[in-house]
Amino acid sequence: MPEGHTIHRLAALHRRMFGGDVVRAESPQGRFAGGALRIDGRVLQETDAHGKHLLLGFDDDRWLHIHLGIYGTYTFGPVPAPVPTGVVRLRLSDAEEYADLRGPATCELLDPAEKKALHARLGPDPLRADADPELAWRRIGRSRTSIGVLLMDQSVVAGVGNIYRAEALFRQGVDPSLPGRALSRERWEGIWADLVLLMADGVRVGRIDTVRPEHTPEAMGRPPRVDGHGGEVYVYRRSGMPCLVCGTEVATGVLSGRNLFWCPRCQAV
DNA sequence: GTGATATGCGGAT
DNA sequence: TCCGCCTATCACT
Repeated sequence: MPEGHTIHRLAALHRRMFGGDVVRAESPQGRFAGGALRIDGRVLQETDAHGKHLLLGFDDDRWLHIHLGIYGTYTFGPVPAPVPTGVVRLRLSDAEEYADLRGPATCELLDPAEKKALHARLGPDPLRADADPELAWRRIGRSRTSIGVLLMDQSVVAGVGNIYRAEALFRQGVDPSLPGRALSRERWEGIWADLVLLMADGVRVGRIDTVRPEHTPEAMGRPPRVDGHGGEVYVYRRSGMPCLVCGTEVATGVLSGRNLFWCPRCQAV
């Protein structure tokens, strides 16, 4: 489930599994055969994540840059790795474990200058210690574009996907169609702080849970429910269902080609 | 088996 | 604003 928290988990996982180790790299599918050949036998020195971009640094000063897109997935396991099933673009392994990558939108090698350029085109990432939310505010505070679209723009804020967008706006009571420049600075600071909180929690638990304890179905005296995507949320993919807070039907629409979900009553600002 | 859908994004129109 | 990419999953036949 590739929003930013997933990518930061993958970076940490790769560091744990392979950091400091000589890794084997192969591309059973063949589409990354050349790149795999260059990595094969190198030491994984460090890992990095910015937004939805995963970066693995090898000892020849090259960075493996992976973006999962909408389809990309990783699977991990102990060696010996099974004969690859499906279309494994890249398999990394050491003496103990393997990591299989399927269906990424991007899997390429970058030199340091290219990596720097990647960081430069991405906005502050709520999960990075070096993130400066002021950079995002400079864009948002003067923009006529809706906050719902701005939050998904990776050059404004990096790492937020459709779920975190929907949930942070709900929790802050902000109408997704509000133009960025109509948002107060305090509201923006509230959204940013909530993204930091929610996404850090997502890294810890490995899924997106956004419902406050006082709003869980149990606390509200409703039957428990399970969301298909693995976490508990207020509005994401809950169109037509009652808002967990006020009972109003959750609304849905398409904004910049992406499904959007919100509560018309709770998100009135 | 088939088809719809997806947490993304770049490029064409 | 639409299209296409790339793959897995799930609801439905």
